[in-house]
Amino acid sequence: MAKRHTHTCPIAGVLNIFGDNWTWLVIREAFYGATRFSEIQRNTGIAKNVLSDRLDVLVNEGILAREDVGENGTRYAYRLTAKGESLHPVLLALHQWGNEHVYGPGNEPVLLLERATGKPLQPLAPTSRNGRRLTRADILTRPGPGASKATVRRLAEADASLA
Amino acid sequence: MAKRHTHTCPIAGVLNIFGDNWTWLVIREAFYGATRFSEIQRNTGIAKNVLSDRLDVLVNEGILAREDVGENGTRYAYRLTAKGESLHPVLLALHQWGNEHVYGPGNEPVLLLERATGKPLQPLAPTSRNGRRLTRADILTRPGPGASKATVRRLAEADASLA
DNA sequence: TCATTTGGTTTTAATTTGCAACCAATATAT
DNA sequence: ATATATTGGTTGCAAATTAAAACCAAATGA
Repeated sequence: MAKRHTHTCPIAGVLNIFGDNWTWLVIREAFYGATRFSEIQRNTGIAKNVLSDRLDVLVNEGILAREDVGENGTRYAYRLTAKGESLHPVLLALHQWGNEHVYGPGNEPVLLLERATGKPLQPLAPTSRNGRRLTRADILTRPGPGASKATVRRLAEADASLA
Repeated sequence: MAKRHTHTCPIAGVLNIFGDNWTWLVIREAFYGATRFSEIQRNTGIAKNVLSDRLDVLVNEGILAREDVGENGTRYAYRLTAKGESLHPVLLALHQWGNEHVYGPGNEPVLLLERATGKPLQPLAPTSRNGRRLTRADILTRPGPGASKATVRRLAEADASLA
């Protein structure tokens, strides 16, 4: 992994776990039901030493659980925890953006469909409590309880610059 | 950037652009209204040679537009294009996950609020056309028009493994 | 005219990636 | 019981990338 981000920011925090070229592919494999080291390795093309390291990180972060499927052995299944499952909307958002903007409509490699209707999943978007789609202008970013001084200042600058 | 992903997959396609430690922070800065090289550099902590390279990639991908703010000079503003703006839901999803799972409730560095009500933005989640929240089980992944043979096979395996 | 700012480039050391060979322990086949 | 295959790595090393610091040309401001 590259330099670790230390400033208090949710995006930076995510990058401390996912800010490399492979980890989202490992997560994709987990959502596709892959559990074994060589299964994940084969389906992603990742180098074995890198995969070993990334799995360690994901287990340490509580995103995957390592389960011994032998008996005191060297056979493990890596399964999503509840924390790992909570990545689903993020993965869907990445997936939808990739379909639309990397491949383009009509060229999507993998479609996301509603099981009940067979129709394409609607794009994930911020919505209000009464169900209305929200735009960027409808959303504020504000310092939260965990904000550092630097974060408070950055958000104030952002507010001034976008107003 | 590390090894380029060549298999046809929306997540892999996204990682070919964003699969490093800094690019999402550059995008965050763009959404916060930062436009100048040193502004982005200061607010992220990124090395200048790396930032120069990442900005090149984002401009080449049509996500940021480089605008000469002098006259035939060396002063540029980097602004989000429509394609860049379309990253907003992805950034929000990352942001919400980071708030919830990296920092935890009560410790969020940056709150996302609905401007109209001042209340926290609802978590982004897949929803049906009639507004119902969808679970993982409600969503199918199917080969799309741009699917490779390998992708078709992988999705069939995933189907079998998750059924 | 001089100083400062901007957006880099270059150099170099440190770190990470990726490949291939190798390994220990377990499971399977004979 | 023994040999073979599988699993999940580790190791060594070369290549690639990152990161820091110094440096640079051109534009802008004093």
